[in-house]
Amino acid sequence: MQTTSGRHDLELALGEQINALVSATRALSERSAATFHPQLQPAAFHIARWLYAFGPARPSQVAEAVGMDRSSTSTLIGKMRALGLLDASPAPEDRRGTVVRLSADGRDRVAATLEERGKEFYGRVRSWSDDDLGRLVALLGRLTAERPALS
Amino acid sequence: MQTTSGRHDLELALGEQINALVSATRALSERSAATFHPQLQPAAFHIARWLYAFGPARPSQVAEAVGMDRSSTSTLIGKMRALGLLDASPAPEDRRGTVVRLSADGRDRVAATLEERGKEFYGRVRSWSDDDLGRLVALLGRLTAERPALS
DNA sequence: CGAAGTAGTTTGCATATCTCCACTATACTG
DNA sequence: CAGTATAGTGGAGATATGCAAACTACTTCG
Repeated sequence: MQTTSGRHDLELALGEQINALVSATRALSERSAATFHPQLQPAAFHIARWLYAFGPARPSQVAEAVGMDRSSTSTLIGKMRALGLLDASPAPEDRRGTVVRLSADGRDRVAATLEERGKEFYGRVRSWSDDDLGRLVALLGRLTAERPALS
Repeated sequence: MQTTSGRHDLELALGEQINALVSATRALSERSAATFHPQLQPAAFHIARWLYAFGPARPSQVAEAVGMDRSSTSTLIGKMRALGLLDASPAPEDRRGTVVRLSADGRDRVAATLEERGKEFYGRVRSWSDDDLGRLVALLGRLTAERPALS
């Protein structure tokens, strides 16, 4: 069964499992987004949590990565900077660009939001062994280790 | 009780990995949604793929599960039924309600969209062993086995 | 039986986001 | 240099979605 078609089936199965996970978390994500910061639109949370997961980046990278247009991204980044959630510094190699990163406060807020949301998820793994849970975390870590290679 | 702190760290790590995965897939999801069906809004794809992952359900369950309100859900379900992507049947135990399920065409379209999107993801697991990939699929399956218990 | 509650639909309105476009500042190319 | 391309910002109008309320059909409870 270690054939090419088995491999393809495995990849399809991975796609379906990722789909299930994303579907299952979508409601929570949207609700978290709404409560991330009272003065911000939901999409701001998508930007913040991408920066939390993948680190500092240029606004256009962020826009591409989260699937928003540059205009909205720019506006939201501006608001988050005004609220002290993000810091921006000029890009070292290209003075047209900037690099945005979460501030300490921004990181704390994302972490708090994720943990709050995660509570509704922890019940599912309550019966898991530490080994299985650790394995899943490690494998997901490998899966998301690289920044998305977007089209 | 002292072992719970390691456990809690594991759970936090799981939350962060899920966050990374959801963040990484968000752009792809949004783009897939736009191309799922030319005459449908993006959110229709969220409904369709939830049904694909978790099977037939009542409209209100769907709305709750994907984090949309009942009115938008109802409208989108109506459009998808008109396009033949969904079938609806009266709920067996409560004639106020209905149960919606993907039609064969709807299932095919979701599968095609997922596979198309997945291609951009498969590159990441190309170097993985079948064992590791199978393990991840199995663990994700356990994680998403139950329908979301929403609050 | 009647009253109250629930599932689903529909409508009107508010808001968030997208699309396109223009503009500035900087980078690259010939 | 001059001309073109790119990063980021901002605006105007269009669309998608959320929210609240009304309405029908059905269920449940007293």
